[in-house]
Formats: sequence, structure tokens, C-alpha cells
Amino acid sequence: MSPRKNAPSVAPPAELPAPGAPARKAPAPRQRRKEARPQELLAAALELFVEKGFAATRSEEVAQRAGVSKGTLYLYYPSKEELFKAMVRESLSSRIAEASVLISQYEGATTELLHRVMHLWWTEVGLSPAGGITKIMMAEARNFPELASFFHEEVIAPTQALLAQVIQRGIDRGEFRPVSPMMTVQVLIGPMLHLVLFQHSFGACAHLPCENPADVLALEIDLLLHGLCPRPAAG
Amino acid sequence: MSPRKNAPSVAPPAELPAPGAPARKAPAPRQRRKEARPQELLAAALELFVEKGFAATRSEEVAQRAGVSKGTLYLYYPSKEELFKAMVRESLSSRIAEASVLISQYEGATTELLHRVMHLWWTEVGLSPAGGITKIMMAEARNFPELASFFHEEVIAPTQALLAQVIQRGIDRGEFRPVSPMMTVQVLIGPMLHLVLFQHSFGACAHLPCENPADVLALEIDLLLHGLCPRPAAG
Amino acid sequence: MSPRKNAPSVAPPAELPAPGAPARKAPAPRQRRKEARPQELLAAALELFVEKGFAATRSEEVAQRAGVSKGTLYLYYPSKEELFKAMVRESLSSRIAEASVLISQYEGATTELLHRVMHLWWTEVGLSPAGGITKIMMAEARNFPELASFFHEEVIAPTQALLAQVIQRGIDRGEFRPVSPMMTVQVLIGPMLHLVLFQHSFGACAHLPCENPADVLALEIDLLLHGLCPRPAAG
Amino acid sequence: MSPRKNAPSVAPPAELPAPGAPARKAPAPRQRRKEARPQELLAAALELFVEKGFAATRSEEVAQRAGVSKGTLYLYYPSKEELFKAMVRESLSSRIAEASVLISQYEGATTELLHRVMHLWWTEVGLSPAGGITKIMMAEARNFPELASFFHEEVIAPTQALLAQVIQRGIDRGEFRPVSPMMTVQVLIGPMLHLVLFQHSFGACAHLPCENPADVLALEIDLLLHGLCPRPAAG
DNA sequence: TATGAATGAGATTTCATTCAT
DNA sequence: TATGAATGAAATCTCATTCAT
Repeated sequence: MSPRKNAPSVAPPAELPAPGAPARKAPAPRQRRKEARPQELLAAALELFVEKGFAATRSEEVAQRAGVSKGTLYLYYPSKEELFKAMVRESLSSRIAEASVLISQYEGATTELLHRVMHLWWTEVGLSPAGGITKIMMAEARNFPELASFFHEEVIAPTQALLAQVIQRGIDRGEFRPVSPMMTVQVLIGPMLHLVLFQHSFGACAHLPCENPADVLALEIDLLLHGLCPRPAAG
Repeated sequence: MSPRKNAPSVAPPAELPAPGAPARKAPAPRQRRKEARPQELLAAALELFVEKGFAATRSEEVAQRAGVSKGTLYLYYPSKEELFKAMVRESLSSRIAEASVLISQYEGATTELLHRVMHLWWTEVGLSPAGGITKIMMAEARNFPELASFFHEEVIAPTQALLAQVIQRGIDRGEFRPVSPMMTVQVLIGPMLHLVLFQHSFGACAHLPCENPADVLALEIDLLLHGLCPRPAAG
Repeated sequence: MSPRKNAPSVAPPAELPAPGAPARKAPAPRQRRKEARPQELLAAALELFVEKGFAATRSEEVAQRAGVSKGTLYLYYPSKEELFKAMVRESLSSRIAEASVLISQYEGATTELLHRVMHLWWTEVGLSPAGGITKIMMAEARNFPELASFFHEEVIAPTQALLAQVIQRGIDRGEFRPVSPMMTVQVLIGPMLHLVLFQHSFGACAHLPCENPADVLALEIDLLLHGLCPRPAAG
Repeated sequence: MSPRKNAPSVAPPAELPAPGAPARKAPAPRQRRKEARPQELLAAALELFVEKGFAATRSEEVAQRAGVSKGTLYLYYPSKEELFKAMVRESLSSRIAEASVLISQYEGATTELLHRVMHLWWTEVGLSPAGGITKIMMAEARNFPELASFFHEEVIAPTQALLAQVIQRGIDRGEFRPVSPMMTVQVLIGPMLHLVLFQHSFGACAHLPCENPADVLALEIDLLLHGLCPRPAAG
């Protein structure tokens, strides 16, 4: 702390607003809604982190967008890093849990299940800002190893496990060829992630015509399931 | 926040030459081959930009790794941004030209051509540091729109055009189903890019066992060509 | 710079009551004896100011240690500075008054009186946290001039006057050489203060073996009274 | 780094000075004297640290007083803490070495030697700003334990050892009574330190008449050597 | 051509104090 | 009377870029 803060500044300038002036607009209403704050901050953080990345986002900007002051942010999250983690948990961890339920209860064909899981992810994550989180994690992983570990543990590993489970189910039921589940998961995830990353990077730059992502996705699923080559004796 | 503060650089590579060693013996202490300078700077830039991203890379570090002083860097490239562009041209633009030649001269089956093009890209770009450039462009695109435009024009568009040409060739020759070439390109690129991005982000973090990228790639091509579902009457 | 950032607080004393323990059982959860509040705040302030200094002590910490909220502190003392003054009056001013009484009523030899006054100060002030107040005043005097004035007036001047009175008594009664009382006071105070300051600074740092303060003090008094040089004809 | 720094602000406001204006006074001559800088910075640091303490001194202020910018300070010393240490070494460690030489070469009476050592310290350290260093170390020791350790090792311990050596010499030669050297050192140091601390705290506050420090010091030495009590059979 | 000292805007985080409840 | 959420001015340290040599 600076002593200057305590030592009463020599003659505090009379704080009177110019008479007639609009009373200097009291700094802020200083609202108090403790319960809502975390959500608001997390939402602001999500938007900004996705837009600019972790390092390039100023914590003050997050606060501002949430409508509070810089100090208030630190009242709720002790550091930018913790804010980020909270945002990830809020945005992604919960979706993974939902998908897990869907999968374990599903009874139909695995092809159908795969379709649904991928569409679910696409609409719930890919199309929402949350999809951009992966983009920034990829970029900042090496600069913030602790964040990378956290993300792997909290998001990547569970997601891969879930999808591998679906593939395995298809193999067990004779619906799929006997491929390696974990590797196939990579192949499945790849284009979707690519689509999302593209949306959140170049796609956000008002640029050349991107293909319609939904169509690309449909094509991808079709190709992966049935191949690019025509079936020799496809009756 | 600067990443350097948070990310306690994974062991700064001992910059000291072994004592007694001839200090890496630059041809002449002050008069090194000036023609080599740009290449050295570009090589250093490539490594560092890929490792840490554009914003988080300090220009002094680039200079240092190239063995020159900070001022010298600015003698060759008027700003960090121009350095980046030069590095992209050096690392990627030339590879695209090479591929273009290969494709236009190829005479065999398109399936085979696709295999070769993708393997070429994988070994020449994917496995080299140059693969990481895309990672950082995705992350920084929105923060540095001019860089994004440049990259799209110089790299993305040409690459997509090239691959679309291959797909079209396959369709024309009856080897492929009549899909949309541009969309199929996205599907093709997706998993490869994903693989590369992963290698350059989480893969660089000493983490959980990544699948072997080459195997994943092979599987991907196989799946895309022949599908995940077994062929009904695959003689 | 805030010291808290640099000085990784020597193990924040676990603030949690032992689980299951009755949470220190304040008489009534909300309705504690209001009369005790000022004392509790003053006691907390004394401890913390001595430990960390005036500027480096956060007012919230004082409140916390006293078991109230930050706002409550400001209900009793309008600023950190006023809190400090109140704490000084509570801790030191009263002791000076006691000593004054002792001196004016004393009837024996002045040597003896001096012994007693000094021992009194040592046990009542030097050994108690109150001794540390002088340490912080010395350090912060120039940053908080108003506090310095206050302290000089309230503590330093009266103490010196009191001791000068004792010396004068010794001279008047032929027990002491005819020295300057005020200057001799400085000499007397010096080592005691030094001892106290040391205790509250380096002595609190778990360091090299400090000499036993009480022994040092005894030696000091002995030397000042009888000198370091042996008496030529000390029968 | 913030991208905003790199991304060329949308339309840099034309930097033209108002025509006729004095060309905006080029920021600073940007002098270059590398060799002199450390001394200048250390001198500024000494003054300010002594005046305001370690925590309350802003590093920018140090730079300013040395006539350089904030950034330049960090070019020479990587942190405020390191600046402080360098300043201590510059100001105190060298004096201790000098005194050591004086003592080991001295041949006369120990009484005389003690006089000279103490006067030396008084003029070289006590009267110079360097004397204030001890003041701040006492105040900040508990907030900056690492600094405290450093200071003890570098200054306190060597000083005490040196003085103890002198006392021992006096005892060995029969000039002093057989007292404990280390404890006597404390007694010797006490009032001198007190004098110095006082000078640098309350004494700097334009206050009540302080006694003349030199006189107090002389009296102290006289008393310690010959005692306050008159000699029974002194001539 | 090459250097590296110097600059200064800027980013995170802290904390005395206020005030709605 | 008591709370504790909210504010915002500071303080340390970083780094792209300039420019005297």
C-alpha cells in the first residue's frame, strides 16, 4: 500500500460539481446482486476469452462487460486463471454430463446414436460461444501449462472416453467394422473441431464465403459412415 | 497478462556455450554472411511463433535465437507483423506451389493421388514446425485481422482450391461419388488439421498418451474412402 | 508494492475452528457485548500494526481478527489513522502515567529508582506487543507526519521528561555526576529501545542466536552506572 | 502482451503538433551512459528507501530521481528487491570492510580504538543517508523475510563480530573488565543506533529540539567507559 | 550495417473507504 | 448497529519500437 493513499492529500480539491451541471453522474448505481454476479461474470468471460484468447483479454474488460468494476471481479475470482477455469466448468463440463446420460440410456442403432451425439454437440457447443474455448486452449496450451492440464482432464479426456464408448457399442453390435475406438474418435472429432475452430477464427472475420457448416457436417458423417468410394455392389 | 509470467518457461535452454568451446564459431565475429540473416531470422521466428503464438513471442527473443541484436531484426523487418508474414511466405507458400505441380502432372488413380497429396502435406507441413502456423493463426485471427486476411489469401484459399481440384478429378473419372468438392475438402482437411493442432498444443505438453498420429491419419483416409459401415455385398 | 505479494505470509494461521468445535462460541451469534468492541478492535490493531507496520496492515484484517466486519471497524474509528491513534493511547499513554506516579512517590536511592523504572518499562512495554509500536513509528514517521507529531507529543516527550527527572534527582542528591539530564536520557533509552526494536524485527525472524535481552539490559545498566573501565583504586 | 499494442490502432490520430507549437518537446534527450547508471540508480534508491521505506517507495520514483524512465530501472535491476540488495551492498558492505582493516592494524590503546571505530561509523554511516537503511530494515523485516535474512548476513553479523573483536582485545590487554563481548556489543550499538534511527524518523520531521547527536554520542561513550557513578577514590 | 540503452503505454492485482441493505 | 459488495486509484513489471553511436 502506498502511504499516499492514507496520508490525506494536501487539500482535497473541493468536490463540488459546477452548479447547474448534471451532478457528475454518480459513478455507478453500485447495484448489489451477489447471486447473479458469478453468472454474469462467467458469461462475459466466455465471450471475451473466445473472442480474443486468454492472454489478450484484459480482466478489466471482462468486468466492464459484466457491468461491474475491476475490483469486483477479483471479489469473485482470485485471478484471471481461476476465472477461466470457472468459465470452462460452467460452459463445458455440464454438457459432457448431459451427453453421458443420453448415451447410456440410448437403445436404438449405433449409427443413429452417433448422429445424435454429434448433432447435439454441434448445436449445444459448436454453435454456441462455448465452441471457441477449444480454439483458445489450443493456442495457449503451451504458454499456460497448468490451464492445459486442467482442460485436458476436465474436457478432453471425458469427451474422448464418451465417444469411444459409442464406437465400441457399434462394434460390439456388429454395426461397425472392428476399428480402434480411440483412434476413430480422433477421426470423428477432427472435422467437427475444425469446423468450430474455423467459425471462431477466420469465420468471424467477415471473409470469403465459408461453406455452410451444417452441410459440411452432414457430409462428413455420411462419408465417414459410408465412404467416399461408391459401393461395388451396392444393390 | 504476459504468459511469461505465468508459464514458467519450461527450462530456458542453456544459452551458454560449453566453456572453452569456440563460441559456436561464427565465421567472423562481426562480419557474418549477411545474405543468411533473413533465413536465420525467419527460422527463429517460425520456431518461436509456433511455440508461443504471435502476441506472446517477444521480438527480442526472435533476434536472440537468430544470434543478432534486437535492433538488427528491425533492420530487416519493419515490425513484428511483417516478420510474421515473411515467415509464412517462406514456410507455406512454397509448399503449396510444389503440391500444385504434383497434382497437375499426376496420371494415376485419384484415390492414389489423394493419398499422396495428404501424405505429402502431412510429412512436409504437418510434421514440421510449419504445421503450427495454422494453430496460431486460428487463435490470433480476430486480434490481428490484417494478418488473418493475409493468411487466408496466401494459404487457405490456394490449399482448398488445390484439393477441390483433386476431388473434382475423382468425380469426373467416376472414382468418387458426386459430392460437393469444396465441402468435401473441408471434411478432408478437418482431421488432418486437428491432428496437427493437437500435436502443437496439448501434444506438446507431456500429457496423456496421444494416439499415434500417423495411424490416425491412415485410418481417417481409409474411413473417408470406404466408410465405417461394412459393405453389404463386399464381394 | 504490497508486502503481501512478496512476503509469502509465514503460514496463514488456519482460521478454521477445529471441525466440530463450538466455533469459539461468541456469547451470542449476533448480539455480542457492544461495549467490548473497541477494546477488541484495539487489541487486534495493536497486534497487527506491530507485526506488519501501519501501511502494510489491511484494515479488513484488523476487523477480521477482532471478529467483526470491515464496515463495523469504520463505525468505531473513522479511518485507519484514527484507529492507530486510539491504539497508541490505549497501549502507551496509560503506562506513562503509572511510571510518573512511581517516580514522584519514590524515596530511596536514585540508582535503585533508575533500576526499577527501567525494569518496569522493560516488562510492561518492552516485552509486550506495545514495544513494537515504537518500531513502526520510526519507520512510518516520514510517510505519516501527522501520526509522527501525535506520537511525539503523546509518548516520546512525556517519557523523556520523566526520565530526565530521575537523572536530575540523582544529580541533586550527589549520586550522579553532573551530566546533562536530557542527553543522558537519550543514552539510557538507546539500548533499551534497540533491544526492543531488535526483538520486534530481526528477533521475530527465527534467526541467528540473539543474546538474551534481559542479560543485555542488566549489563547495560551496570556499565552505564559503573563504566567499562576498572576503577583505579576501587577499594 | 496485448494485441492492441500490435494491431495498429484504427487510424492513428495524426501526430502533428499544432502549427506554431514548440514541437512537443522531444520526450527526453535519451542520454546514454551505461557505466554511470547503476551508481545513479543506487544513489536515488538509497535516498528514497531511507526516506519512505522499502514498500512505500515506488520504483518509478527511484527511476525518476535518477533521471531515467521506469523501464530503464528494470534494465539494471530485475526487481525492487534486487535493487534494494544492490544498494545495501554499495552503501554498507564496503564500510564494514574498511573498518575491519582499521581494527586489525591498530596498535594503540583499546579505549582509543573503540572511540575511533565508533566515530568512524558515526561519521561514515550514521550521518550519511546510509544510516537510515537500518531503520527500514527493522520496520520491514517481518514483511520481507528474505530481505531480512540478506541484511542480517551481509551487515548485522559482520558488524557485531567486528566490535566483539575490539572488546575482546580490551579484555585481553587488561583494559576492560571481563564482560561478555557479544553482549557488550549490543550495549555499545544500542544508543548509536537509536540516535541514527531517531535522526531518520522523528528527527526528520521538523520537530521539538533534538539534543545534538554528536554530544549525546560523546556522553554515551564517556558513560560506558567510566560509568555514571562517581569513582569512590578517584584521585 | 549492427548494437543495445532507453522509453512509456499497459496489464494484473490490492485495498481504504463507502453505502445499500 | 452491523454487514460485506462495490469502487477505483495505485503499484510492479513487460515489451515493441526507436535512435545515438
